[in-house]
Amino acid sequence: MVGKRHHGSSNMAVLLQSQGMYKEFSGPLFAPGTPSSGSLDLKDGHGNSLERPLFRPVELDEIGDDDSGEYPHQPDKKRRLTTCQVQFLEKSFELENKLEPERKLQIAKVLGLKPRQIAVWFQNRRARWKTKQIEKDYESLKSSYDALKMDHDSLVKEKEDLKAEVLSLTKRLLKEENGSLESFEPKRLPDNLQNLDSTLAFEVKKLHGQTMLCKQEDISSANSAILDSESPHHTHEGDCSMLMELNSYSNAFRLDHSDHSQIGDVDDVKHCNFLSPEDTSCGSEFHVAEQVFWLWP
DNA sequence: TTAGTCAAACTGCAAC
DNA sequence: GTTGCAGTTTGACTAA
Repeated sequence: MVGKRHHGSSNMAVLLQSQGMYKEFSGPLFAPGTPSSGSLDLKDGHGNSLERPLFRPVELDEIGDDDSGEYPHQPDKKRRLTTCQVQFLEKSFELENKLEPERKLQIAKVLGLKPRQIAVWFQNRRARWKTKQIEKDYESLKSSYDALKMDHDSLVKEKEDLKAEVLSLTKRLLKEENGSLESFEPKRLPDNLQNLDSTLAFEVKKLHGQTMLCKQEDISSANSAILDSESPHHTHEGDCSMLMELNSYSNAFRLDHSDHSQIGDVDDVKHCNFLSPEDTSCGSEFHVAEQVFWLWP
């Protein structure tokens, strides 16, 4: 595989064999430190001699910087490697994508190319491989991104739905605010909240008695803050802040077990005890907050 | 014919 | 000096 380093020299005979191009050659073709003598007799699987343009053996002293190899009369012409040459180079690249000097000379000799050409081919091949890798990585990252985006979009939609529900319930709360506390009765209590105990109802009543002191415009302004779950309203702003704590179910959930000092006096904190995560009567923090809205007259 | 693509080859730079 | 790499040029090839 590309990227793994081997000593290509020792693998070269194997490579030749695997391509059916190494039948009758014997001897340590590419043993390290033992340059081949040049007496190659490469034959294909049918016993045909692999002379150029595929594998014309080139003597080492024949390999020079001049460009007069196969096309002596076209020194400036750029010529493509033959299919077999490319195949050989590809196999060699798979075994080892870097090129030691000795291996370069030996490949050049086998393929009848100049060492410089082999070096250039490997260089370009590494560049192509890198480009392919980048494309692969991109595709992989893109699919991860798409999956995450789908997740995110679904969560955003869920958040919007919950916001809308909170807004709707808040509006109903404001609408019904004119009713007296004495006539307080749980209205349209969902089936799953029927078992809400009387203590919770009492606490809500009591808290409601405090929040009734708030003017309607204060509550309205608070509603915008409610919709922004990121907005912390833990400062001492009177009882309205407590209402906001209740309305913002995520914040309400934190009240019981995090920083009580942000809320106010101990009694206020106590009022929120029923919002603690230990209260499993409704299953989730949102449902606990929901109870408050349903119970509110 | 031409524009686009691919691959061979070159150039300049940095690291060793 | 050699090698690898990024960027570029150049030539072969192909489809419209």
